[in-house]
Amino acid sequence: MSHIVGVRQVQKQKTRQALLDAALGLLAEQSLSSLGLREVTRVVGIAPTAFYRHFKDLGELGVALVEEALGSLHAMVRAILAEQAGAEERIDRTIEVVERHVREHPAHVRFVARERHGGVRAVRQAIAGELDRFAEEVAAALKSQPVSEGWRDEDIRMLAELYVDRLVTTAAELVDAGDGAGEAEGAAGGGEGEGEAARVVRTARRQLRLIAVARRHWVAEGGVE
Amino acid sequence: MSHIVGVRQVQKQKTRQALLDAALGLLAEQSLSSLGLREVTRVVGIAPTAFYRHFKDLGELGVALVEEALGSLHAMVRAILAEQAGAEERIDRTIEVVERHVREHPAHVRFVARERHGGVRAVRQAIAGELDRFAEEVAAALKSQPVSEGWRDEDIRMLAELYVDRLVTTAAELVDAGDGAGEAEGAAGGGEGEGEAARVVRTARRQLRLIAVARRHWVAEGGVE
DNA sequence: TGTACATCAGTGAACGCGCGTTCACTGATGTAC
DNA sequence: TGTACATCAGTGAACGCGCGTTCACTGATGTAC
Repeated sequence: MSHIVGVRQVQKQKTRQALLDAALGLLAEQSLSSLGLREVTRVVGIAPTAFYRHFKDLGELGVALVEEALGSLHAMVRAILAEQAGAEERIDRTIEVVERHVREHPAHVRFVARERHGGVRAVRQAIAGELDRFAEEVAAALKSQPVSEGWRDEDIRMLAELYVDRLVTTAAELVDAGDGAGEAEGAAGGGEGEGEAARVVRTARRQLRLIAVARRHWVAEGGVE
Repeated sequence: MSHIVGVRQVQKQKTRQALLDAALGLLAEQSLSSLGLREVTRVVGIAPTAFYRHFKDLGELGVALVEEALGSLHAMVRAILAEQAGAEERIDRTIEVVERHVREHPAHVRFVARERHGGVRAVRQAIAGELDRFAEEVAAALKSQPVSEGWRDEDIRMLAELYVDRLVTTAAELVDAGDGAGEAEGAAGGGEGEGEAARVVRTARRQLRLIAVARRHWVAEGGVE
């Protein structure tokens, strides 16, 4: 029976996860292309050479992190799409889900934002692929909503990409806002802190409303060829 | 007379610019936090130690690159805002200006996209500050357009941020699309090449149209408190 | 115009350091009988 | 249940290498008289 796993397999999985966790932690302050293999193993408390039992190099570890990070993002998107409420309430719920996600997985959000355009090609491509799948999923959900009646597939796809990009960007801005809060409280520099996160949320809400307005009027004028 | 510059000053300025150019070139394939000082001076053809005559460290060079990169972006934004045409034509001109900018300054665009959320704090902050100034400038321009009558300042600002983010994102996507073209032509993997750039442009155009539709109907329903 | 001195962009040797990777190994876990 | 052998996650020494930074220096450019 293939689902029986031995002590050895369990331990290996634990070490692998410890490597991922350690790397994610270190990536709060630097990007993947400057992360060191020895740095990661030092945090985990194993010999540098043990790294090779789990990953070929840090790029491979990065790709594994992408799967982990966007797995949790995926759950977030599904939660939003499951909403049955009206437009205004759906916007509120969307914002709430994003806020919760940022609170629970700040490191994942930062990682995706940082490496989306980062210096490691394999990781960039993994992120692009996952975000593409998201957009497809969102597009399918949008298509089934009454307000999308008469929309061309290409326009629904365009809208889905706009949503996905907005969510990722908003999440990234929220993480940054959260960072600044603890450090420069009351500083003259930028007006950071709790207020900054609140401002990001209010802007995101307005932008979602703007898009909702556009959806209601799109086909009547925008969709005409 | 302070505007008289000697041979020495001119030469120093040339070397400084060569350092910036070399760094920008190397940053096509990696991010700033993994760039090496010796790497940069090697490309320029000077001793590593000469670097310190121009910058304290690579972070300082990065901030100088931000100024250079966003100086040219600034010019792009101004060109768009200067347009007097109607909505549809303004969208076309906007897309054209973005395309031209990406063609003329691909490395700058990539640098900004990569380091906007990158691993060097000083550079992140410099980019955030410049993009903030852009948004302010765009907001001022939007405010003077007839369609913005009755809009609250905060909503105009929100719209401006949406535009700026769209432009930066579109530019970054265009650079990536251009990269893929030469390498994986005809590959089964992703359908890259000229078609990808064209797809990005069409999506960007649709999204700008969507926003234009929203602007026309915003105050009537979205702006009501 | 000529001379004597100051400035300072760029040099090159030297340093200590942490890096990624190799290799033969150890010893606990797993398996066959 | 017990024994003999195989597997393989993690070890630790060793390697060569490129890194950032220091320092005293050189020699062309700039300046004062």
